[in-house]
Amino acid sequence: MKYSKKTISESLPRYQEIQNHLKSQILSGAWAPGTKVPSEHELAAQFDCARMTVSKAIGSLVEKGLVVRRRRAGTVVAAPRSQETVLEIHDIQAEVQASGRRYRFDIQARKVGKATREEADRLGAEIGTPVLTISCVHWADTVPYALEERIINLEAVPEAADEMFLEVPPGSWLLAKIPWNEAEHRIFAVSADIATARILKIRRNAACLCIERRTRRDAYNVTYVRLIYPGDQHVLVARFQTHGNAGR
Amino acid sequence: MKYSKKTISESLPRYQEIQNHLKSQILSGAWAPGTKVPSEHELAAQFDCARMTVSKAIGSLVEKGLVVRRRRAGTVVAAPRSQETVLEIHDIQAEVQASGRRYRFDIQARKVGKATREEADRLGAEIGTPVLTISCVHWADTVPYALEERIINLEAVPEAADEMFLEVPPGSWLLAKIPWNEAEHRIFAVSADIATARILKIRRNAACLCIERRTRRDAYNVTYVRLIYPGDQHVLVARFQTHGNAGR
DNA sequence: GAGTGGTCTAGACCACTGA
DNA sequence: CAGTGGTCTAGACCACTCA
Repeated sequence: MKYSKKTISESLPRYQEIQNHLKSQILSGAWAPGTKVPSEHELAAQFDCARMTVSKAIGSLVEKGLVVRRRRAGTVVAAPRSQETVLEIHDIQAEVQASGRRYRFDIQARKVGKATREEADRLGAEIGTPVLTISCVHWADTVPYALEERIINLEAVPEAADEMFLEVPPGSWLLAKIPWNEAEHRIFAVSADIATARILKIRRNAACLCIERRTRRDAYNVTYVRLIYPGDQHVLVARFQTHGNAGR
Repeated sequence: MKYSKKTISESLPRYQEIQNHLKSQILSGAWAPGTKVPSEHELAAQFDCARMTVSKAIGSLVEKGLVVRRRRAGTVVAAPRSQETVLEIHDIQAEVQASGRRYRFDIQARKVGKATREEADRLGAEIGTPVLTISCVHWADTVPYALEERIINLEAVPEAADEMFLEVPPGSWLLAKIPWNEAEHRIFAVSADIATARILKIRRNAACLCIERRTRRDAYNVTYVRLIYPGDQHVLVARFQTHGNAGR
């Protein structure tokens, strides 16, 4: 049979139909974890299509962690495992503007120097590495939105030494400047110390959400940043669909 | 040319070679965001393979968010955008035991009733829905690790009404009982109120990390849980590789 | 209208592995 | 060693969209 798309009322691609069929069996619980999925040949016959179309459908399910493929053993339904969620950490400017408020930022301090022990530790570099340290407040209308403390590795981004960040905040500047390929976030709660409380205009010891991010490029640490959001007003949202992940 | 795998010293699939080539151009910055990627036909000619092989390579890059495909316009390098990270929310028991401490839990309160306005709101159900509310403390050795406040929708899980959670903590029990397929997390900082402080044995107003999770099954809200971790001792870690995401 | 990606076919050979 | 998935081909038709 030559390829001819079903033009009659059908719009979903063939491989998605197959995928949906398998998905519904799995998510409904009809196929418990460990159940063997029909072989690709069987499915191809069943859906009257080429095996490659089936393969594409299953390949996508593998990425979603719904099934596991093994040669000879066939494809089996995966066991739901750790609860993995996708967390989007947005650009602060976009975040503020998305909430309908005016964005402004404010460089409090900016210093080129050699990394102290603590700075080197945070950045993940040698003591004495040339660094640019920046302290910056992000505003939403007239309310402090977040306090940013950043360390930039000047060995990785030498041009940062001459950048004054008058127009573009350091985060956005860096993002546009150097493509990074790995980031690690640490999220926790802290009580505001006196200095932080003053800058963010909050009570001393008020609970703050703190996000630390270390950004790497090919195992080369580019920048460390610590964002402190005042009070309980900042909420990170993470969503997760389908179900747990088995392959990793 | 018939298909014949290069058996000589080659091991990488063809489509991955192509993918790696494109990836390196993008991640190195040689192809800036917005740069047009050669058309699939061109790449097929260049790599001497079928267009579908190229298509598979590019399809994978789309999922990684490195490129965007548009008909007629062609494929272009995506702009790194929101920083999406994968956050693993572990089972508390596993978390405690992984840190080498002994795990124990402790049901403080357990009540079957009809959802109050606030409970209905949190769970995302109608007022008056039959619910089981549970308050539970998780311990690591002799230190309070987290306070769990949970609301279970008894319409979704009627058998929970008879469960006393003597052996298995509510979270694990539910996970094993009902397959869920959607979860939403909210993460923020709170100051401990008096009751919380007493239970967790911390200072009043101490900063706590709060994780709220609403779990759904087919748009049916199954359970709401609020986990409060004392002080700044609990850290969520999220990692992210390759780079930002544009398509979504 | 022409060029792009989106999808599909009906085969094929290969590598791996469980029976 | 036989069956499974992994990969690939050399076409094809379609839908979309930009020039």
